Amino acid sequence: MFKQVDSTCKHIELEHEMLKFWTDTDAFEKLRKQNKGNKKWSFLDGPITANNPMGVHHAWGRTLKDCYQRYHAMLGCEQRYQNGFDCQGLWVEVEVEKEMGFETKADIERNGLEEFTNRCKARVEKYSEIQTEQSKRLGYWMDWDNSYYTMSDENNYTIWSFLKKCHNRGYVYKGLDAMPWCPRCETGISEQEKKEGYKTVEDTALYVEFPLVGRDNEALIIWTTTPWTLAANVAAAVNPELTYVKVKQGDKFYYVAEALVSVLKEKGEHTVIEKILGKDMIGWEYTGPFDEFPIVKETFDEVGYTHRVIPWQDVSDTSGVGIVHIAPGCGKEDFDLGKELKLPMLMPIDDTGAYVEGFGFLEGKNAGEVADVVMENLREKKIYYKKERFSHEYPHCWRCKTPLLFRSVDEWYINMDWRDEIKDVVKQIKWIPEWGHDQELNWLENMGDWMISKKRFWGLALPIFECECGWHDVIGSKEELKEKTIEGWDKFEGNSPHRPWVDHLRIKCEKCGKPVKRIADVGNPWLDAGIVPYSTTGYNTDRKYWEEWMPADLVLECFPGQFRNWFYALLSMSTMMENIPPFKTLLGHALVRDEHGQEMHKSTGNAIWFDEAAEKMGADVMRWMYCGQNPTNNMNFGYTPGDQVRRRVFSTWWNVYSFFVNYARLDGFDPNKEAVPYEQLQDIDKWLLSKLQELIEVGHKAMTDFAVMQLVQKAEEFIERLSNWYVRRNRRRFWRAKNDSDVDKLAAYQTLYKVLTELCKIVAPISPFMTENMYQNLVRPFDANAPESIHHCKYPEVDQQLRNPKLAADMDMIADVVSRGLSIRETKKLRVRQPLAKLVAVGNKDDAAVLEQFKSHVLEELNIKELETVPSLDEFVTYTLKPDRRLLGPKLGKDMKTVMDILKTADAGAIAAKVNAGQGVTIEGDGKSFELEANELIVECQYPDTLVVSNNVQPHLVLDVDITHELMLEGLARDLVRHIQQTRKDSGFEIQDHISVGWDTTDKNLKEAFDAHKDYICGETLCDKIQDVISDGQPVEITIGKATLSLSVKKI
RNA sequence: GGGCUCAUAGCUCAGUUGGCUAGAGCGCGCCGCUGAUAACGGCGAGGUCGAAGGUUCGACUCCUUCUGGGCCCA
Repeated sequence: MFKQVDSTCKHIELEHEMLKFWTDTDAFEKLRKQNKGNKKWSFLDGPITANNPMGVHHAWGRTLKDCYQRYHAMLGCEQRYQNGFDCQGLWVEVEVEKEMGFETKADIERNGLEEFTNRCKARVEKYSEIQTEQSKRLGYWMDWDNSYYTMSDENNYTIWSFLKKCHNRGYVYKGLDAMPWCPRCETGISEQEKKEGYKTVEDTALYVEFPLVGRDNEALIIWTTTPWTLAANVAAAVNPELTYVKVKQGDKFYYVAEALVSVLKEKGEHTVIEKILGKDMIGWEYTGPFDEFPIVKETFDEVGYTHRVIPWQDVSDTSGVGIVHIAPGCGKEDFDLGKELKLPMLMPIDDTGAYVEGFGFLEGKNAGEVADVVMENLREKKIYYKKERFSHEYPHCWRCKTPLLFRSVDEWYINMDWRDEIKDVVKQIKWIPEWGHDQELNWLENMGDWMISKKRFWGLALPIFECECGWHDVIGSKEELKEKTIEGWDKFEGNSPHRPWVDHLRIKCEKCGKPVKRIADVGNPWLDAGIVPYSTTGYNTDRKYWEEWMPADLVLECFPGQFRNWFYALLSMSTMMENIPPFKTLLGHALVRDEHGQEMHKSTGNAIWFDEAAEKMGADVMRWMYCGQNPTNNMNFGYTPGDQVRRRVFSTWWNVYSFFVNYARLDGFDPNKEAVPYEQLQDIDKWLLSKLQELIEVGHKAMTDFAVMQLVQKAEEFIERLSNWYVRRNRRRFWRAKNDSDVDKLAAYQTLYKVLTELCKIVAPISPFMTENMYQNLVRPFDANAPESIHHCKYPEVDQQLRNPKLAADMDMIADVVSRGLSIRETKKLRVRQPLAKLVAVGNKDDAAVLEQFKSHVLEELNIKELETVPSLDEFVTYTLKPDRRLLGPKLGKDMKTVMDILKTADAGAIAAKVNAGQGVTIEGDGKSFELEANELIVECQYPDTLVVSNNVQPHLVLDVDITHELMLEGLARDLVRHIQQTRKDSGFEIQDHISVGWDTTDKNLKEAFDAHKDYICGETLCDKIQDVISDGQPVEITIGKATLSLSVKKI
């Protein structure tokens, strides 16, 4: 016996019940056991950063991941179900710093790295647990006790083997990088962080003379807003295309951009002597502002360089003087330009922003505080020109607000000269959407060498040991490390390969023999995530297992950013390791926005928290939305669209389900009863079963193509048709009095039962909760052999026997006829309760047959007494003719226009008659003759307004709108039934309650209607006694048309 | 500057080999149906399919250029 079902679904309650059910029955474990040893399907999970609770944007990807895994489980595939957590990196450090109240890197070191590292680990543990619980709430079935953590020893050591392979090919090297630096926090700032800290500040800008060598009394003028960088000047840049001028002022000659010559004004009169293009100045040598510093001479002499004018396209004449002071050690652009032109580099400051040895009187002074002494010094040297106050946007430390300095620091890189190997691997992968392929190739084409070091604490310990003498080695495994260690193993043993423990180790320099320590840097966190196809599948410990599961069949992640992050790391690491793709298919999805398309932000108040969403709209609804979204486009997520999905999809579906269950209970329907033979089903049953097969086919195709969105769309249509056509049209079959020999009723039950159970299986991967709930009520009590959970079931297969495309097309036509019939009634303002005498359809023999076949549906839906099909209604209509361009275009080519002209003036009636009879026609004009087939012409009809409305679609409809007295009375009777039913409902009576009715009216027609249709009214409303007096109770006042009526309804 | 991507109704979006009058949901207005449905159905207003060229008998669709937005790189 089915359990009774509420008419509305309590989603949230239901979901918690199902979660408990799955836990209580070990549903996931049983699924794994059931599929063990079968064909494998390998999904590789991208690690989620375990640093905060999961957001609704994570839930999108996780839903899709779960959905495709569930589908493949229903195909019987064995899977790994391993979730991943990303653990190491600056974001965790920043949060832990906040927790501990630290402000600088130095605070961390003072307090001790060991505690810091342990706290980072603890934070990861905490949030990975929270995210696990959240994911379970989403319905995500994973092997949660076996998640991988990128901080694990195996993950870190497997990265070491990757770095070793790079080292063996000579790709690991130390280089310089220019980066924004906070001298107070003593740390580099990422570009992302830099963007957060821009402030408008006022600074001193200096104009400085650079005397030209070999040109007496001639000097360039340069302009700088960072006087501290002058000590590191290497070159002066001009734009080769710009015009510069040589200007006489006093007894000196200056060079500035023509457009900016006015900067000289305040220092007195000046005369332009000549004009010169920037490109003609290139190569001029000049005396630097601090050539007396030992480091300058030393650095330049080493490479045989002197200060000179260089070309740079980016120099503009909109500010400054059009000549730019270049210090490659002190600026990003300068650094890049220096690298391009192979300029030497002066690196003036240390971690704290103080000048290093070799910078003369500046040595030990802080870069942020030297503007005045620099100015004074330049003045003494007579190369100071002038200063001005200058307001500009300047980056500051996002944490402590200190102005940032730019400096060049040592970093470690992987030379990426082997990018072509990676590109070959990229080409072997299927990218969804396809442009991902081009995007990744473009990145690989343009990327620079991979900077793998980060001057922080919590992360991969880069296994690079560098000796003072210049020698370095890269360690590839724990074993190699142990073998090469000469000191400190006792302090390291038993710990994870993290700082501080790994910093105690020393190996022997193979060149000079000294003990060598590891570099202090930790690794780029994308190394951590990129290695997982190898580390999580035992590449170094169980090669056979690795071979079984890699490459993965699917990787599914959020697209933006990953082309240069995770995908890049995965691809390059796998190429280096084995020269194979790490996965076969990549599915990318976009970003989650709020329901209006705005980015979600805590500060704007439009952010939606996962936990709240799950408990408010329910995981099934969220999942349905995620699955229905085109993954290429950003998704507009919110409670309004969520409620729409709930109403349109789940509410409709649930109501069909509750309708079925509640009537099946009353009728004692037994699903195990022998099936009614197919031939004895009604056509509408066969139609629905055929529709079901189409849906199953779409299900397989959508899931196989990783395009679940297509299934969602079709399932929504299916549910709509199921409810608003099949159930609506068939409910009287279910209402009929119980009768065991009523085969037609049984057929209806069996059809609806089959459709409901199969539908559950088809969309179980999308909405696992509700489908499980229905399955437990529909299937389990009647089939002892049925799998315990719907998620243990096989995905339905198409039954070709049940497919019937003709029936589908016919039914579509019937639905369309009904729809257009309603449309006619609407334009004539004829309510549907008012019966009408006749509908005439104009159609061919096939149409007539179909209309006859489904006559009852048309009559009932349109409340029409008679349906007639005629071949033609020529006398009522005029015809116009149109060519079917799709067919005639290729046949006629340029003659198309001629034919169209001929058709405009041809005898449309005559041609239409032939065409409607399926005959071809010959038309002539413009001296040519054309043979046209019947199907190549489209006949359109214009109907007189008084009779008919129809959208020029076959079959045309003509509605007889004449209402006789009898029809009018019948219409009133239906109105009366309607009002009595409403009164019953308002009074809270049960469906099966019998009633007595009393009425009172002065309207003649209503009285007559009561008399003429007494039996009908009583039958429809379960009324046993009807009389024209208000007996008892409060009567209800009702208006029908212009008449009024008092009505009393009483339960018997 | 280079790569990718987007531009369709007031809003959010479909529109897959080029083909009849470009659709849906929401919102708005009107009307109707309903004893499974807290639903639903119908009608209406609202579109130079970002712009301009080209290919073609025919372009929302393909090509070129341009404009504007987004992401990435430089």
